[in-house]
Amino acid sequence: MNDLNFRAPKGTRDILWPDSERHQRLVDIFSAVVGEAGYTQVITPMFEHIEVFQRLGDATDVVRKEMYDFQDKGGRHLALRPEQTASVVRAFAEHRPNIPWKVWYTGPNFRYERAQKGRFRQFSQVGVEALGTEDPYLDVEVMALAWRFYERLGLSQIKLEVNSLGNKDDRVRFIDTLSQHFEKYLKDLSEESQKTLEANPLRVLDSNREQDRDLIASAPNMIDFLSEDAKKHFLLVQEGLNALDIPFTVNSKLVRGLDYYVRTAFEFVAESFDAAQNAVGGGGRYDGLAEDLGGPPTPGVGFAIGSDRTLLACEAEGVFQTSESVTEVFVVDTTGGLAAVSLTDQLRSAGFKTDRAWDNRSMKAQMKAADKSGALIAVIVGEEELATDTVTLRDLREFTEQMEIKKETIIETLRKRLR
RNA sequence: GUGAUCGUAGCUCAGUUCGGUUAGAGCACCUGGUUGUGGUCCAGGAUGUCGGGGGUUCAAAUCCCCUCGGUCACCCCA
Repeated sequence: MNDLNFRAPKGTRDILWPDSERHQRLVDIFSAVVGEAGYTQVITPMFEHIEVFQRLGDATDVVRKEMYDFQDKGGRHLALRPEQTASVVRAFAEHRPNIPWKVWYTGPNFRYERAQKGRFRQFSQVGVEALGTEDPYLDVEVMALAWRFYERLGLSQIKLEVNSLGNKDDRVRFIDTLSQHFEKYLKDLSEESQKTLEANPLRVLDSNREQDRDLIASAPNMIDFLSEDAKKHFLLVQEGLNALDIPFTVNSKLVRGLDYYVRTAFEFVAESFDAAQNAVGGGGRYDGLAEDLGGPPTPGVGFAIGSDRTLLACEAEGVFQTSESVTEVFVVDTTGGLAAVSLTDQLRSAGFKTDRAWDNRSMKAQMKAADKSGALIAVIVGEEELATDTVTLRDLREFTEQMEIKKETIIETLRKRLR
């Protein structure tokens, strides 16, 4: 086994082909889906002044205990981003682009946590943020984008849950009543939830513990605390989803881990995926955040989708698994290798995915390498071909006869065979 | 941060209960099966500080302690 210091750090991993290709294609598909809706890409730094993330809320574990923070040589207190919404909204506040500002992003985020299935210390997300309007149909657009994205990957066992957390005032009133409810039965609550209650009562609703189940079921319902305004917003969101035939369930217990959400909150759960971490995406509205980050009061809505988890869900459903061969043509050269040098270059320039064997190995070894490469056709150059200015083509996938052709006709011939 | 479980060749694993000859298998890899031809078959070959450190013992992959890492769950979240 390798020396400890030469292993990927705890909670991180190397992603090799073909997984690396799936990650890349996932981003390609995402960018296509959101591009069709007018979202442009924004690339923000992977680290920020720590204050940017602290605006996400002191009660959230993500900033309280999971952040990778450090001092740089200039004495600045920085942190690797644990998510990208804060960075994107910071960028909005800094540059004041025209609204509505509709953007998408991708890239790694960092959280200091214990790894488990679908959870890593460095994990990758794709997401969108749309700032500048309160229109409930924008909430619908955002949710629909995520939905269509899952569809395009081939996923069918994704469940959308939505809730409204109300306006800020509604939230305060609800949290008040909720706290009273739990405090009344404090001794029945699990020890962990008692602690959560102190820090952030809303989150008690998120507890998975058996012991808390009954108390959570009998807890007051957020829906009953919505102001007229928030109620109307929520209804229009649901109408919009219905109009698009996107199935969803209202889950009044759905609370998001990040404190900035108001009104719409939603989560995508992969039902195919038997792990505790089965939320593959989530988001909501964050109308106060731009102001908190030094911008003008601007409403916003967005989501983040976990790439790693989404790919795990794909695996569980058996979709999005294809990984095409990276080679079409394989050059075998038994004359020393120089012929292969120019031939591969020529074929690559003509647009064929071309590879070759190295180290001047035996014909047999080179043919084995050609087969393993997944190539469809081997182009063979031996002493004979070299002398007559020809090459031999051999089909590696069908048992057809091989043929010897003039070297200058090779591109034309390969086009006919492969295109 | 808490708990459970695991760590032997590149990969999947056997061997660990009751310590004892040069630590094994399959896959993958390399060479060959006559002098230029892959995918099947056959023959041969290379490969391990048995995660790391310490201890017990005549003797440790095997027992004990510490540590690092993986996996899963709690927590939290994507």
